Amino acid sequence: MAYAEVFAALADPTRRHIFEALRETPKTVGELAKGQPVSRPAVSQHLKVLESARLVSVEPQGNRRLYLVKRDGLDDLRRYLESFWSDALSAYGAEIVRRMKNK
Amino acid sequence: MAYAEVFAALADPTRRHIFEALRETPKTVGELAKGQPVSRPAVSQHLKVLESARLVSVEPQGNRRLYLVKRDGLDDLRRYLESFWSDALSAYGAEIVRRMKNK
DNA sequence: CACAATGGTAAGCCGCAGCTTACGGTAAGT
DNA sequence: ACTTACCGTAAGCTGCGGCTTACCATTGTG
Repeated sequence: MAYAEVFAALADPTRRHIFEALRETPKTVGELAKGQPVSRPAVSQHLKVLESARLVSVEPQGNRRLYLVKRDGLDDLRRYLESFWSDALSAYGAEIVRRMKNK
Repeated sequence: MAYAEVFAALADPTRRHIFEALRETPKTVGELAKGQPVSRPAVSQHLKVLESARLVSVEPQGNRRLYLVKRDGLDDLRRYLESFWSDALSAYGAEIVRRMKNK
């Protein structure tokens, strides 16, 4: 069920930009905000969403907070996509059986 | 860029339910609405979004309209996910070079 | 010890996404 | 022909998501 949060998190363009910027190298909030057309608090709020979706994590370093992508963050989503058609096929088979019984 | 629409389309829970219900077997709008906690027009609107995201397609059959999932609808999204880390690695390499030059 | 830098959070605004009801239009049944 | 079934679309409401400004806490710096 974790893919639901991932979908919601990555549905927003600004959030995707932040996420993509973050994959190059870990960055602080200020660095991220500089590359975005929105204010720093907005970036902060987006990072909160990304974090609760387990897509990024934080490493507080003294004054600053270094954000970095979680390597396995997209796994749930990937699994969802991969299981889609295999599940679909089995479901389709079950549907065939159901229809034959109804006949 | 098509993955953007796919993200937006599948971010909504109701829309995901419809999409998932549709993968078992093609269904009409009425059949879909019966399995959802929202009204039929709502389902119709959701289908419009799914269709413009190229996730489903329609087959008008006389009176009714049969909706079905497009097999390649998730390909763009899958490619996006797959390219994420390979792109990230190359970008990371470029970042290394950049930092060495600055040194 | 000031004071600047970094960033999280609260409050408030605003546009839009998702829903409903109402209506119209086309195809099927009788 | 009349009526019923199916479904798209318009209109309108409402809650919420994303943004900004303002404020505060913490940590480096002179």
